[in-house]
Amino acid sequence: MIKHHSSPQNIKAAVDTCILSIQDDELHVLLIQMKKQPFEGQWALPGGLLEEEETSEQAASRILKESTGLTQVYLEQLMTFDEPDRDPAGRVISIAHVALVPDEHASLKTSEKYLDVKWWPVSKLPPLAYDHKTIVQTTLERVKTKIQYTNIAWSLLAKEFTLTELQRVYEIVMDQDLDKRNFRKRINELHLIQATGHKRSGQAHRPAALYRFKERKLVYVQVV
Amino acid sequence: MIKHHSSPQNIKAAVDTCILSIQDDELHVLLIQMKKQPFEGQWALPGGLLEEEETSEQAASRILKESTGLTQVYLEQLMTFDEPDRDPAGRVISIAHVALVPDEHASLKTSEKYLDVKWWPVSKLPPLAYDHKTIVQTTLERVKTKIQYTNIAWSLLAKEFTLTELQRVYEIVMDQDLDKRNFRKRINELHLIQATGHKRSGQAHRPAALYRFKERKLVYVQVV
DNA sequence: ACAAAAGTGTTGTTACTACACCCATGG
DNA sequence: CCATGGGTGTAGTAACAACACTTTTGT
Repeated sequence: MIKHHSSPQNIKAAVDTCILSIQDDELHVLLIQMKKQPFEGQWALPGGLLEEEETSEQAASRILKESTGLTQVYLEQLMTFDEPDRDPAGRVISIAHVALVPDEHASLKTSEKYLDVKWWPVSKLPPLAYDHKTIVQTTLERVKTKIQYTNIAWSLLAKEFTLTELQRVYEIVMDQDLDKRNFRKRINELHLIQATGHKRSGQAHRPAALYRFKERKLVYVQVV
Repeated sequence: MIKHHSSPQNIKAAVDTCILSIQDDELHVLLIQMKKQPFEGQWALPGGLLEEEETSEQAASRILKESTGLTQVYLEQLMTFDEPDRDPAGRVISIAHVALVPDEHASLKTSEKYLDVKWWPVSKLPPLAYDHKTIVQTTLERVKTKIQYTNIAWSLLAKEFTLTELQRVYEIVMDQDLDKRNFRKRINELHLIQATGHKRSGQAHRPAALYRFKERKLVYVQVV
């Protein structure tokens, strides 16, 4: 029920996007370094005000494209952060989103909107503006639980990957080692992936078979 | 990152609250019948615009108090619904919340804001205004999964309850029958509840022992 | 005495965990 | 031929599912 008679509401709606990727065997978050006063030099999640005719998901998608150039990635709404004093410049609520992107596409788009755009390992984040530290923490919890009962691991991998790479995605996100044989047995039972017939050679050891996900969209399955 | 230079944003932020309760052995949602044109007579979730100095959770709590008189209940943010055309009167995003209330407190507060306020069984809902049907569905999914890995069942029960009543909460929310002995064994192992020493007598059968939850706040445990 | 729900254990089956060696390649 | 990660099976254990009768009360 909406009150249409109330005095004009002075609240703005923004979207912040927490973009995660695995690089160098570690989870990384994409952060931008702010240009605008009084936040100049501070690191923050990429975001922006919601525009009149877009959904928050479209806004998150737009922000993702602006900062990474990526378009087809996993994206979901996280939650809305709405503490009245979260932005010192006025009342702004943030409809936070999570994006998961594969390493191969993790190149960054330079932009004149920001001083810098950079991947940061989640274990060594700089101080963040606003309540963005909370948003990152909430994102990590969400992804950690969701990787256990869905196939979202596809979103962090290239189209073709080895079983060891897949296992590392789980281990890195869950921050927990897994048994190689048990993991492979489980993955095999679930029929989520299929062998491509290709092999990854060129390294000084036996080449690994390459696999792909049958579906690169959200499927609910108990993996771990 | 917020753009502070943009032209004034014409988006309003509202909060809708999906209040659930178990009555007559079935899940019910609290709906209000709208007074205002052009929605007169339509049923909807109770809600209202977010006020300047309150969080969305405080707004949900306020709405809950207005429609039921309840103050101390389980409340959590569901998600934000932000389709541009979800409200024909203008751009209004809804930060939807879920509230779970026990049957004993499910009496309703009359209000001059609405034509009527009523509990509806989730299996027989009337047509709902806006996107409120989606909000109710999303709520039901959330509660159904969350009751399986937390102790939120406490929020749907009176302070004292029998084991059969507790089991029925799980069965009704999950829409699935459970085995009595296995359920009791599991509940017993988890140490979530304790016997009060009281008994529920007055019925034409053996009186059931009454229990209470040790903690009436969110605890993560795999129950089912 | 009868109806109605409360209360209570065991057993077979399935799923999970722990664990070690050979293989294929590049250098 | 050596170093490196790839690839594979089994056995013991723990968790889960299925199942039926006795007890206590009110009428």
